[in-house]
Amino acid sequence: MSKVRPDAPVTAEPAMIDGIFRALADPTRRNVLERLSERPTSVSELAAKHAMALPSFVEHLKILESCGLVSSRKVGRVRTYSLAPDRLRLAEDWLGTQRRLWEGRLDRMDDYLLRLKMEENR
Amino acid sequence: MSKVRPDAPVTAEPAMIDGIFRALADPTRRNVLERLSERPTSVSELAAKHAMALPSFVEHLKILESCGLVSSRKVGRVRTYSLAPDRLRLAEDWLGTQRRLWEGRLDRMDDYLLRLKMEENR
DNA sequence: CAAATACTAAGGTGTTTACCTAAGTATTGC
DNA sequence: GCAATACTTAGGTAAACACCTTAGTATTTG
Repeated sequence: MSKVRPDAPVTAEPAMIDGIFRALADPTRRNVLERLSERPTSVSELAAKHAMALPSFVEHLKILESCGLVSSRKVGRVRTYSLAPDRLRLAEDWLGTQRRLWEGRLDRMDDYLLRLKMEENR
Repeated sequence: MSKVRPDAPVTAEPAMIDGIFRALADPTRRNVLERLSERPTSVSELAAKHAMALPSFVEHLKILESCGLVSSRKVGRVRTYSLAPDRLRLAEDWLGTQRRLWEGRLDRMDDYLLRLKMEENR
């Protein structure tokens, strides 16, 4: 069980989250992540499904690697990318925290409306 | 209920998700979302905490609204923004799906390693 | 060893982003 | 009514992005 999870007050984090969300904002890059969740894959195999010049595509891979969402190793002339799940969790944590916050807010609003109603009925 | 083909993105409405992740990629905008999860707030009150010219800040609000993460209403001269939780869920869903996929992948790898070990011990 | 393969580097282009200032337009308070 | 308030509009800039082409460099493979 390898888990990078310091007890973070996840709400507001550094520029790291910027980079992760930015990386996720592109469909090419999301597709790469989806495919890497199946298995590690070489640059050319990943690139084959994208109608784009290779250097352009490789740039996307570099972006994913630079924010830590994937890692790569070169063996011979082949570079293979794999998913690096820890970082995705950062983004998920932020969203989860947010959801909890707005759910809390909705609950408070419910309470408020309930109290209003009770006063009306009094 | 058609299942998507293995090499196709699992995600629906990619353009919408692009916009949402892009919106989340900026710390100013994330901070606005965090504050709106407390309560609806006017433009000037939101802007007060950001060292930025008002028109610049308002641009961030427009971005959040254009991708549906928040909504606004103007009453008199005051425009009030509030959180619109549905869309955040889209981003969360994508990440959740991804997590399930890579967890599946890790499980398969565990199985594989387990089988290897059992063969060794035979 | 030559040719094919798998990237990698370098540099160029048009668009989008994230800010700015200056000058509006409605509303509201006195 | 006049001034303060709360945005809005218009426009301008520098840097980042997402592509491209052309030309490399290592590594296999026949």
